[in-house]
Amino acid sequence: MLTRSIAPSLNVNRAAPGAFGPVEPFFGLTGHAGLIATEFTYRKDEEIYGEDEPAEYVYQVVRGAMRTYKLLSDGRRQIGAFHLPGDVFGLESGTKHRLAAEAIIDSTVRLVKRRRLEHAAGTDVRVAHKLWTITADDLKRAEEHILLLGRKSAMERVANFLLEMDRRLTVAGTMALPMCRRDIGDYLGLTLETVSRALSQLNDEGVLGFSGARQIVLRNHQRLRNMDI
Amino acid sequence: MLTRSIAPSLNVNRAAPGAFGPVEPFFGLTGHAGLIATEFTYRKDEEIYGEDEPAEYVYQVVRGAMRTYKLLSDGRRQIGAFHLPGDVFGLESGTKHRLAAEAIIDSTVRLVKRRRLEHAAGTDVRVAHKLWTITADDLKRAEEHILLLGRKSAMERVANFLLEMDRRLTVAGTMALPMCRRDIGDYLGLTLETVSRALSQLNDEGVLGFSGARQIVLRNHQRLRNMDI
DNA sequence: CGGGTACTTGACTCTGGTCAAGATTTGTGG
DNA sequence: CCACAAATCTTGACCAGAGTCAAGTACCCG
Repeated sequence: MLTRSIAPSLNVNRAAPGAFGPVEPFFGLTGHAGLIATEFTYRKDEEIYGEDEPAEYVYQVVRGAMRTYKLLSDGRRQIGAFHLPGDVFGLESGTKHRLAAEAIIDSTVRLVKRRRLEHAAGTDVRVAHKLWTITADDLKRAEEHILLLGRKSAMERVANFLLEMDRRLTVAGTMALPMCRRDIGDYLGLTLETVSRALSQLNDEGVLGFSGARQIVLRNHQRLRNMDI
Repeated sequence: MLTRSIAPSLNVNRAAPGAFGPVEPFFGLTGHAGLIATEFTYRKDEEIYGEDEPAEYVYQVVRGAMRTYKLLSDGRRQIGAFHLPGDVFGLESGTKHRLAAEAIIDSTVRLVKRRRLEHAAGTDVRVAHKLWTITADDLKRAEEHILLLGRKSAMERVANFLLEMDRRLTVAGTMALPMCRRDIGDYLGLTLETVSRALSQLNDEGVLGFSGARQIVLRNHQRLRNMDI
């Protein structure tokens, strides 16, 4: 049922529930705020929006995976977050997106107009409170990531990443990473080679096992937690 | 008029306006939400609150400077932000402080009970909107800091820091840094020696001048902006 | 099954960290 | 106001962890 056109395509039907089951539309905001959510499908590596573009919509991942990132003028990239089914992204209190967003793999998102959400927040304090907590949760994550980038070693960063991804996308004991080594490096402030070496070392030590480069089984969570600090 | 007791001391009088002029109390929130703000004075290096402590109050710097930080178990420290007069800090949507806070120098803060602010937000959408924008501004800063920590060189980080501090605390062409080299390093994800070497190099190149290690005059903003990327 | 992308691994480099003095600044008590 | 102590800052020499460059290998996907 996945649309494969280059341009983002409108999905009239509800997206099929993925590994995560059906995704509650915007935490029920669309329900009690009377907002209409539309679905779109994006292909692998397709841009959802660019850095500093007007923030017209707020998005929620239904199926697939997104990366948000900033670029320096010479091409260095820092990924701010990976967004998986259920996650809201692109919510801004200002008028512009501060990071760009791209689909990591073919993905479906649900979206609502930012102006409508803001309007709902202006008349319903429950909506206003929800917007605040979504942003506050993002800030909490960002502060933890600042600690990781400022003070943790390469191995500590990779261990942290594996535990985060294990929590968010392990199904039946195995983790299917949607992103490549370069994405992981750009998220952790490392090169793709350093990420690869760290994963190989963990494999050699029996902490994890591979069944394909992006199919990982964690065999010793405690060892990883000790490495993460 | 600065109280010098070890314990935080209640200031009955309005704090004298500093270099920044009088600080608008919580952006007018205290006015239209009917909240009462109290003032306290803290001595250099005194803790305002610890990491994971219950978030009972929200703070605003009136005079002085604060650092908020996270610690790893082995003592590595990451400073999340420096807070200067006018800045709000300690605002949480949850019940705990996610970073600890300390006074960098003798400082005065204004504070309101978090519960009262939350209650005001539950009845007044303007208050709710203000809390959201304060948190969203913090998130924007955090995302820029993530880019700095993940992808910028030592010199780029120091140049960025100098431009930020120049904007926030230069008076009459000179910048009086309240924080030591270790604080700067722990903010920028560097060691104090690396910070010192970068500043010395900028001094040698004529980009800045010292009149005391913490009294800095920027002589070439454009060169710094070019270094910052 | 074949081609292209992604991943791994090795050899070497280099930026920033570590350790150790020494210099400067700041704070304090006489 | 000065002298001294303590803290902070600078600088040097050396080191190590992560980056760079370059093959070679594995894994998809058509």
